Amino acid sequence: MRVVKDAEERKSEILDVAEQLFGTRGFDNTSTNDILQEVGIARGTLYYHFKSKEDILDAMIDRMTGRLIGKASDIVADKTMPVLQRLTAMMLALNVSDDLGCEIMAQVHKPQNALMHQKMQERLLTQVNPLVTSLIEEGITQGICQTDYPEEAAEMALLYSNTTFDALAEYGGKERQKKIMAFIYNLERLLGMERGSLLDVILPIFQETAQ
Amino acid sequence: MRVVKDAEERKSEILDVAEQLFGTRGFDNTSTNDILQEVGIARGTLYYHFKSKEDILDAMIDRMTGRLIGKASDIVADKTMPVLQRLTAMMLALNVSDDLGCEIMAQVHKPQNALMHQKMQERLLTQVNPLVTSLIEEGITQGICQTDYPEEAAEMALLYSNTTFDALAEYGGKERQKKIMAFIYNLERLLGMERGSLLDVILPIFQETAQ
DNA sequence: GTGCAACCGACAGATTGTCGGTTGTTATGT
DNA sequence: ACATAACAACCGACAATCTGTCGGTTGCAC
Repeated sequence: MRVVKDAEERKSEILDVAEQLFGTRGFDNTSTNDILQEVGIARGTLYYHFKSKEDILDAMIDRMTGRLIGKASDIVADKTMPVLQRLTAMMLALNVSDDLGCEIMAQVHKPQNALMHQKMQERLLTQVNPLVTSLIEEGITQGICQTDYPEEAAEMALLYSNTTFDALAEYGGKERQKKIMAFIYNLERLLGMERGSLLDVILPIFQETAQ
Repeated sequence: MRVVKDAEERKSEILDVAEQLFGTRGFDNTSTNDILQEVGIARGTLYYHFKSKEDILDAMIDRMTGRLIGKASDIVADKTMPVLQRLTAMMLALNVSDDLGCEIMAQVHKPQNALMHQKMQERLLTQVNPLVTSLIEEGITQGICQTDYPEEAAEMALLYSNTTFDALAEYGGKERQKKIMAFIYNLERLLGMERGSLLDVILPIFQETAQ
């Protein structure tokens, strides 16, 4: 018995499965057969909706980054929070897996998923950069930060936070603590902040989150 | 007529071809057939020397990073150069393709070569980091820089330089000039240097190199 | 002339993307 | 209300390619 569905719904189903499989096994270690079997459709159907396996990956990444960007935008827009708190919350939202179907984030940073990781990183960097930049500029007008190049500082901050969060997963105890302190220290310098101003904001968040 | 060669020599031949093909077409778009045809050996021979396609990639990256690390070490050890000059020269050596068979570096940063890029980046970061750290510490004793976390600052500097050099290839004119200035500015801040101290060192080098 | 490292190429197994054809749904005309 | 035309969604066999294996061969060194 053949089941017909709206194209968008099917696509979404396929992306759900792709997200799950790519996330756990990696892109290269997931065959298109795995996907279409899991979805319960035939080969032709898969290629009716997507023109190639990589096309699936791209669509999946689009959807995922879309979610993340949305979350980040919400945080930035929430003017009830102080600037630095928003900045921190945003970096966490981008890097730590939580509620929404973003449990992949943890897997994405595996060596096996280089392609996925890079594509996502690139997307995120370009799309989130304006948000971070605006936050920094807001901080400057408030006299909290100071820099001649907000945009580039934002880029560097994002880059560094990504790598650090990646690495943090591997550390524990003392070493971890040091990495966090260094992260804060460097960020403060980069954004031209008073020594210690980020510390009070970040540390409590770190303690409660991320094990 | 069958040609027998010393294992190391054959391996080297294979890596030469792999370097060329992976570099230009990317890892995924190069088949093992492409390689063995170009080298002029049979399928079995390829798999006699390497246990998988990825094994070839790893070996190739080893060889390549080895070369780069060697170059970087030489620069760091050259005490006749001032610290900042050595630092700059090193970052250039790692990112700009020149003489030696490193013309790949330009290709490595393509989206198609994500795996290669990541593997290389990871290797380079971990191996070069101690060198940069020692340079920074040298700078600190000389009173040129100042930071509480030399190692992490080194990591951040490397990361940032990599990304910036990547991106720089795409820019030109005004935008490029701004990126360079921001790069210098951020690096100075990160390493706790006097404003402008890197400028005099980097700018001349940039003008002559890298178009 | 023996032993072994280097080499060969046919082959199995798996994977991606294509294509002609099928089915269900929806719109249209009577 | 009913036939039917048109089209979107779906199917599965198939071609083409690719990776890794394996039994067997060849040339060199001792």
